[in-house]
Amino acid sequence: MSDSSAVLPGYPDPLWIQAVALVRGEIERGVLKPGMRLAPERELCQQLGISRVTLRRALGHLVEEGVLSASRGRGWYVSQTAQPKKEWPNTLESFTETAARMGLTPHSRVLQNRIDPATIDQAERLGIAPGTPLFSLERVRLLNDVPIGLDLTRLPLGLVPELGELDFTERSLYATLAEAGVEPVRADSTIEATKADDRTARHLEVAPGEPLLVMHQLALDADQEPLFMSSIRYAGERYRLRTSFSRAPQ
Amino acid sequence: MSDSSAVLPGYPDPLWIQAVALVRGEIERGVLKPGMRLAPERELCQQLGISRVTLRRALGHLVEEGVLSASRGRGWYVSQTAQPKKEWPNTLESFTETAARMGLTPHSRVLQNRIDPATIDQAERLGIAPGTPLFSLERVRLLNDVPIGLDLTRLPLGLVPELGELDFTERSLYATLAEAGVEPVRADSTIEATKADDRTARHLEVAPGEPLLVMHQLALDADQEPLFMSSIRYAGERYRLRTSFSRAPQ
DNA sequence: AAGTGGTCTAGACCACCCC
DNA sequence: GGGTGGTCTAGACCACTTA
Repeated sequence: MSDSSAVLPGYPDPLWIQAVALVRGEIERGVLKPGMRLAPERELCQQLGISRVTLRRALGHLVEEGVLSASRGRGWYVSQTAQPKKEWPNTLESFTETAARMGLTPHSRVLQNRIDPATIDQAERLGIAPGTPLFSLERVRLLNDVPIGLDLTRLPLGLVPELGELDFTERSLYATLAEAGVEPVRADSTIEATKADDRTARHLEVAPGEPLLVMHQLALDADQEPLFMSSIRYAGERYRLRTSFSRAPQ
Repeated sequence: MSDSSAVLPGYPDPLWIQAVALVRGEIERGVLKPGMRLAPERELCQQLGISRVTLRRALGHLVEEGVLSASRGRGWYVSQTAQPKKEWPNTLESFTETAARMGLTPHSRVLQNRIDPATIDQAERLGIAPGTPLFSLERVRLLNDVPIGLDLTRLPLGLVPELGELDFTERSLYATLAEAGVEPVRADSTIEATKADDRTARHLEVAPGEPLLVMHQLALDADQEPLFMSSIRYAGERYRLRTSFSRAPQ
């Protein structure tokens, strides 16, 4: 289960990740049921042959996933909601991945595929110089041949020079970027509702004035550097976003 | 800056939180500028008089906030985007808190304030028995007297029995719950766009058929137990949601 | 080869919960 | 008072980067 880094070249899985997988496995196999108390930390350490610091890193990770919770002076408990949950909200998924998860077939109609110099606004958002060649890809995204959203993504051509020559009707942009080593880890997003203008309505096959869910995203890499920006206009009645807000400490 | 837990009764701030505040302070004061390298960990430990484990917990926290990033064998660097960012997306904020952050004055028109037995659907979502007394509060939320959203929140009356007798025109529901020890830490949310029905349109003072941003939330406590559910319908042109999606490992 | 982050350990003290 | 989680320390080894 979950060999998160085993694929990558360099490193073996850290001990604490193995501990995470082990506990998660026991929950999924039903050895640990919702509401049950875990063995005390010091005991688990012995069983797993790891130190308490390492164990606690694993437990902390499982808290973030919503699988465990701790109670001072009492012990660790399996969450009630932990059982059926295999899906995890608030993850950055590509349209292709979302489709796959729902068992639907994605494809695209490419409306634009061009290279322009970046405007001042675009350059500022992406942290590049104005005039830098910018690749723009506009697609109608469909699931099982039903238009779901209109996606306009822009990124510096320098990141993946061969982008301009590819056909994105079937290809996943995320997968293409990943192959070139461009790996977003976060996307800061704003979401609003608006009315469909004529052009968008035509491409999404809805009436003008119908509600749209508009999401603007800026994707960042592990160093918080901007990678690309995109805006997606979803047909209101055909798409539902899921996310999870967490309470900041205090 | 940021005395996160000093308000609460029990504990003093952990050391690593103080270290977080200290580093963040240096960045905000401009002592550390975007792109700059921090002193090596072992050196910082000496300066701050804390152990490396503790320091690293603080640095890890700042990575999550997008303020720092680490580079193996090279050092810690201040993110380029760290400078102007004081706001942090993806936090669960009450309407009152959001208003305060934006410097606006919130208030409410209470449309309903009642107690009913929970339906089967409601009971299932909240993890309680059907028929349990359920407190329902429906409010038009206004900022500077402009209607922004229509909020319908329901929670088991047992959590805070005196809820039925309070006036929520000026009062914050979140603050009231917090006083009673009800502290949500997460809210799983779905977001969609739809058209305003007649009743909603009237209360939000928009035309029927105008776009709405509809958010359904289930708030959970630290043990992942459901606390309350709410649905908020925002006037499309008057509200913009912010969130941040993160890429799941692998 | 030296510097740096990434991981891990063993042991300690505290505050809380429950008997 | 005994059990439990929450925090902290000092020291160690490894892998990567830079020169």
